[in-house]
Formats: sequence, C-alpha cells, structure tokens
Amino acid sequence: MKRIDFTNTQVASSQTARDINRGVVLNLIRRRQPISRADLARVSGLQRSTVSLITEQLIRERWVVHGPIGRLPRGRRPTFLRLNDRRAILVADLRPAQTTVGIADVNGNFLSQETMPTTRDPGFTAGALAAKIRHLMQVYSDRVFEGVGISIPGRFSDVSRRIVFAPNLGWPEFDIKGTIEDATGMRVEVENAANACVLAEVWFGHGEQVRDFVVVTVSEGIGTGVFANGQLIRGMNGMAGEFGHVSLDPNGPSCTCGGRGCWEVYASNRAALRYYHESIKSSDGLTFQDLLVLAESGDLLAVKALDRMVHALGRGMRMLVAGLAPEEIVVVGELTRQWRRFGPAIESEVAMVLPGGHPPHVRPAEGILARLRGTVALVLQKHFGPLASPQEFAEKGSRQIRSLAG
Amino acid sequence: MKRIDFTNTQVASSQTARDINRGVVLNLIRRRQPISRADLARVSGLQRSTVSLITEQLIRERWVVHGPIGRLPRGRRPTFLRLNDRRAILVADLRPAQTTVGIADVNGNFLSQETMPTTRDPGFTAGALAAKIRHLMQVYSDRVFEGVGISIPGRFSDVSRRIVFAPNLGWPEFDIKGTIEDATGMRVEVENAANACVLAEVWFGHGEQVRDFVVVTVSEGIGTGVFANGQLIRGMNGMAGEFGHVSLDPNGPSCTCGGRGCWEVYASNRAALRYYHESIKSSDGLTFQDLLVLAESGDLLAVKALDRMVHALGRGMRMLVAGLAPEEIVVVGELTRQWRRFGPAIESEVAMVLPGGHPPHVRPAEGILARLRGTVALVLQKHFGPLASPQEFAEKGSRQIRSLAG
DNA sequence: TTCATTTAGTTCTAATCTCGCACTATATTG
DNA sequence: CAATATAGTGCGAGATTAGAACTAAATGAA
Repeated sequence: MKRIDFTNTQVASSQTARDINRGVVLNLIRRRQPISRADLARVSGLQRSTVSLITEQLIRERWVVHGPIGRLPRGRRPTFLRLNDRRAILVADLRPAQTTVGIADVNGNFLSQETMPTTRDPGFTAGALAAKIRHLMQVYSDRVFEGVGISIPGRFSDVSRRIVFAPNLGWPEFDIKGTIEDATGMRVEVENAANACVLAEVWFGHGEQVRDFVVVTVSEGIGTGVFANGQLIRGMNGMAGEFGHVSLDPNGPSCTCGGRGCWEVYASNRAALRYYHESIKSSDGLTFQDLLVLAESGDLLAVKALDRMVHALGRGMRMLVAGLAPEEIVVVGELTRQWRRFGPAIESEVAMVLPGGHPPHVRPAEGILARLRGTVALVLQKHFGPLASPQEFAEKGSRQIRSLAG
Repeated sequence: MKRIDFTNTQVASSQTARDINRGVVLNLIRRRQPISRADLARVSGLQRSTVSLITEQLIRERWVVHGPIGRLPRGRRPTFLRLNDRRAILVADLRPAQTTVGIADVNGNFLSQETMPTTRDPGFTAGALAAKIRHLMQVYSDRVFEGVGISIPGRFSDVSRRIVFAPNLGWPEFDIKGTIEDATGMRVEVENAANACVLAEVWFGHGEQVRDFVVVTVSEGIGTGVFANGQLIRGMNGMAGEFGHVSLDPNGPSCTCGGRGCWEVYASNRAALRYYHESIKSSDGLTFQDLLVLAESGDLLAVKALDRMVHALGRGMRMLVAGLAPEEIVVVGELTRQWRRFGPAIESEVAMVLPGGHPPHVRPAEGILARLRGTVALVLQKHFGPLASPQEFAEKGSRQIRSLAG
C-alpha cells in the first residue's frame, strides 16, 4: 500500500535516557558548581555509577572540567566539577539608540563588553557589528566560540529570515542573521529582547524554579516575554508576547505599530515624556533619564507624569495577571533605577486581582545584563537541553495501569 | 555533610523509553484506529519488533484490543488494533442554568447523556449529580469506569480543593471534587470549561496538530483556554485564562467579578441582551436565544445589539492575537448557531493584526460536546501521556557535540 | 498445483543504558 | 594501626530498542 504519511512522532531510543540524564547532570553542574559527583548523585537521584559515566562523557565533550579538591570532616575528598569556561559566546544587544557587543563564558560572565551606535541603516549597523565580533574573535582567539546571540527590540521570523516587526527600531525588513553569519562564519541566533530576558531569568536567575512568570520591558516601547508551564511561549512565527500593542483605547493616540491607544502608548518611557511635555506645554529635548532626575529632585509635574505612566503600567499588568496568572512579573527598564518609587506603586496596582487569584510578586531586573545573558542562554540551550524538565509524564504511565490490568 | 536539598530533578530510568513510546503508540492507535502493527511501525518510526512488544503490553493492560483482519492486494493480512471501548468515563458539564451528565467511551463517543437543573445550592446540586452518576454506573455496570470528569464555569483550586472563582455560577466556595468522590467512590477531575474545550480540541479535533490556539467561550460570560507551545497553559493555581476579566474600560459597567468594564461585560451573551434592552428602553425577560431569533427575522435593533457584541468580541480577540499569536481561535457558544452571520464579522475584526503577524483562523465548535469530551480527555490524559510530545530535545543532545569534542 | 513474491508479525542477538552491589581510594579519629 | 566514613569505579543484571532473520499467510503466474 501507499507510503503512509510520515508523521514520525518523536519516539525514544535506547539513548534517550542518556540524553535526558546528560541534560539534567549538565544543568545541575551549571547551577551548583563546583559540585562533586557524589553530590550530583544525591541531588539528581541517579546512582553514583551512572553519574560517573555521564560526567565522563561531559568531560570528553569538553563541557565540564575538573575543579579543585574538596574537604570533608571524614573520608575521601571529593573532586569538584565545573563548567569549562574556555567556551565563549559572542553576544549583542541591539537597541534603537545603541548596540552592546560582548563576549561571555558559559556561566554568563562577561570577558568584554562595549557599545556602538545603532544607525537607521541596517546594513551599515550590521556591518559594524560584524566587525566588532570579528575583532573580539581575534582578541580572544584562545577560546572556543559556540555561536553568536543577538537580542532585538522586535521579531525575527525564522521562515522569512527577516526582522519582521521592530517599530521602535525603524528598520525595514532585514536579514540580520544571514548577514552576521556570512561575515563571521559563526552560527547566529536572534531573539526578541523580552524573550531574551525570560531566558536569562530561567538560566541565571536565583531562587527556586518558577513555572509561570512574565518579563515586562519598559523603554521606548513595552515588550513582554511570557514563560508559562515552564516554557517560553513563542506563538506562531515567534510573534507571541506583543502585549505592549494591545489597544487599551481604540480612540487613543496612534502608535508606532500602526494601531491606536496601545498599552505602550500609555506606559512606556516615551509616554511619560509625553505626559510631562503636555503638562509644561512645551517639548524640549528631554530624555527619560532627565525626567527621573527631575522627579528625584522634587519636580511635581515630573512626578505626576511618572505616576501616570506607572498607573498605565499597572493597568496593563493586570491584563497579564488575569490572562496568564504568573507567579512573578519581572520589570526591566530605566525606571528600575528608582525602584523605591515605582516598585510599591506597581505592586499596589497589580494587587487588584480576581477573587481566588493571588497577585504576582513584582521585581526589577537589570536590562542590559538580562538581555545579553539571555542571548548566552539562547546559544547554549540546544546543547544543554530543556531546563524545566518536561518529563513529568514518565512514571505516570504503565505502572499503576499494569496493576490495574492484573 | 548535611543532606543536600532533594531537588531530585526528574531523571530518566531504563523504563523511560518504554513509557514514552508506549504513549506514542497508544495515542497513534487512538487517532488512527483501526490500525495494524506494521502501520504503527511505519508511522511512528519504531521497529516492527518494538511495536509488537508495546502493543502486547497495551493489550495486557486492556487499553487496546484486536479488531478485524485487514485486506491487502498482496501478502499476509494485517490484524487491526483499536482502543478497548469497554472502558468508560463518567462526565458532567456544570453550567449556571443546567448541568449535563453523561457516560462516554475512550473514543469520546457518548453512551448516554441527560440534563438536570443547576440550583443555587452547591450541596444539593452536587448531591443530585452524584445520584445521576451512581445511577449511570448501575445501568452500565458491565463497563470499567476510569473516573469522573467535570467541567465548570470557573476555577477549581487543587490546593484548597474548592471552586474558588465562578462568578457566573454564583456558588460560594465549594469542594465539588471531594463531594462527588465520596459519593461515587470514583476519582474526580475538575477543570475550567474553556480549558476542557482546549483538551477536547487537542484530543478529538481533526486536522494536523496546532501548537498554538485559543478557545473563547461566549455565554453568560467569556472564558478563554490557552494552548501554547503544545501545552495547556494553567498558570499559578490553575487561574490562567481569565482574559474575559481583562478591563477594557476602567470606567465601564461593573462586572460579576467585582471589576469594571471587563471584556465579558461588552462581549458576552448578557452584553448583547443589555445592548438590546437599552435600545428598546425596556427589559423584558428575553434570552440570548430569543435575540438570535429576532435578528434572524430581521429585527434591526437585535442585529445592532449583536453587531456591538461581535465588535467587542473581536476587540478582545485582537488582545489574544497580539499577546499569544495563536494559529487558530476556536469559538464556543450559542452565537455559533448563526456562524454565517458572526463568523465573517469576527474574522474581519481579527484581521487587523500587527505587521509581521498573521491573523488566526477563526472557527466555531459545539460547546456541550467539546466540554464533555474535554473532561473525557481530562480523565484519560494521565494514562495516555502527553499528546504533543515534548521530547524535541532528544537527538539534539550528545550526538553533534560528541563529534565536536572529537 | 506449485512456487515466487509480498506483506504482517515474531524471535533472537547486539548494543545502550540505569541500577545496585562490591570494591578501591583516601581521608579522619581513637 | 584499625575502625569508620566518604568518594569514586567496576561489573553483572535487567530493561529497552534496533536490526536481521525467520515464520505466517496471502496473491498470482508458470
């Protein structure tokens, strides 16, 4: 009979267990380094012998190296393991005004970091970026490069290989991935800035694993990165997360996206400046930075403008809370520098939740660091496997049923 | 040293591969039954020998039975396999006005289905429901019962074991799970109605697997069920999906949830009735059903009221499209009965998407069927494992790296 | 009728992987 | 120096899949 269509559901082979456990052990080493094999066995629940085999493989693969020898009150001393920090990742954070380029090790520590202006010409900017990357590769030629990660204030379509939506960048559709790949010979990964922040939180964040949180980036516009069920939500074409362009008022001011009254029209840095300029009835070349300083120094109109912005920020966050029920909202942006002023205001806005729901914890994060580290994670994630292990299903299967069937 | 904290990341044992492949094969049989072992091997990519072992296990477990013998132009005839439809699931759909109780086989086919009134008294209603279920268990005593699944117009907290948010039901917090479990001796699963519809689509929907879609239920209120990255998004405490209670206008009419200007205040059946009553300046005891009939028969004010409702529906859906980028929006509710009127109107509202984005496909689904089938899936899912297999990580791991490490 | 051909399904062996126990290595303490 | 404790390795058993060989059962041509 005809060849049946090859759905070829992803099945498990005899090596699947190793692939899963390798990822578990590698991520445990990343998280808890330096750590001994014995501790890895205790923490993971795997046998010591199994851990030995897996770590041997990881050392062969050059992801892990031997660290110092430990010291215990009794018994043989443990050999600590840690990640091989000779492997480096080239990273860039593309923003409307300036681009940050850097090089980091697998732990998200930066060896070097510098900035360059972002111009209106995509080709020129990409060329300059590629030159900086090539230079870094020469300076750090003793390292092994894993790839290039770039965060952008917009969306990159893997299908058309183009930046397809970046209203605050003002670029026409452009293939940044191919351009940099051709110029550097490295594999390039491109991701939205808010999504990069999500990855950074998951990979390098402290504390226990949160399965549901949202990152809200506040700058020229508003971006959101959604982490739900222990996964980064990407949506069709990777377009998920544009809550900043949800219209709060169909008759509101027009937005860079072409719509009207979008959330970011009311709650971005740009919005606060607009509020301020409206109140002083002029529009000098103030920056958001200036506005923060004015508010700090007691300018009541500046305070009022920022209050309006925060109020709008909270209103939009209530949308996220109702729809996604996150445990946590992470705020990124210049406004986090005055978190003492904004934090409680946002918290109180978000506290108004549905009966039965719990308000999320709201906390700030440092933007550039998060975005750059996120791109490190972006490049590494295919080698490290999933972090929030999606194998909750194992164990659930046959066992109970077998007893049921007798 | 101190016992290290037992994070005990989920690791893979030697049986994990079997657990995964068992789920794959079982779901392939469910989807494509009747199907031969040989075809299962072709479709899954597993070896015929492996398929034989797994199907043998599934037959032992009584999930699968032999079906008829096939017929081919040449060669030995295949033995078809199919699910054992002697296993039955008891299901209920709790709605503000009435409750539907039924019994279904593992294929989501209903053996029996009846309705009863829903009263304001949770205890009384639950008692009546339990009585109906016990009766069904007697009538179908030749079946094996897998459990009870209940869909509710609200949220059930697994922590407090209570219905914690069901504004359109008007019940105080109530433990429906424990009540029915005690009365029937069966395991009970409770899930939000919109989420149940999501499960029904994923389990029993036709067509290829969509990884991102949203179900919007439109009746007394508006509920949303979010399926993203191939998973049902549940959020903290299972509260995700209350986009119906996102405020579109902070000064709008008050909502049953305690807020103001929620999406459902503008786009639910109730909203359309309010629009109509406002336009005729009276409030007789019209139902939404009546309004549909009036519009059908050419009542311009009824048409106008429904248009306003659909417009608001579209506005809220644009929020979902911007934030989640679904491939598809599935609409459930009485309005689907006049889909020829509403469908194109909704489509055109939703068509206004961000540059770079694609408007989702919008289609109707039958509500009661979807909710009841969703609870069937709810009860079965722990035995059948994940449907959209989250093992994309396998293969990605060691192989390339090994070559890289030399 | 007989036999080549084809397809379905089973059996058997090799390879992979985890588990659990035994064993080795190495430290402290009395 | 012996007892004890802890880290790490070695090895056989059991589970599982892959792949080849084999059996079963059908068709159709010689």
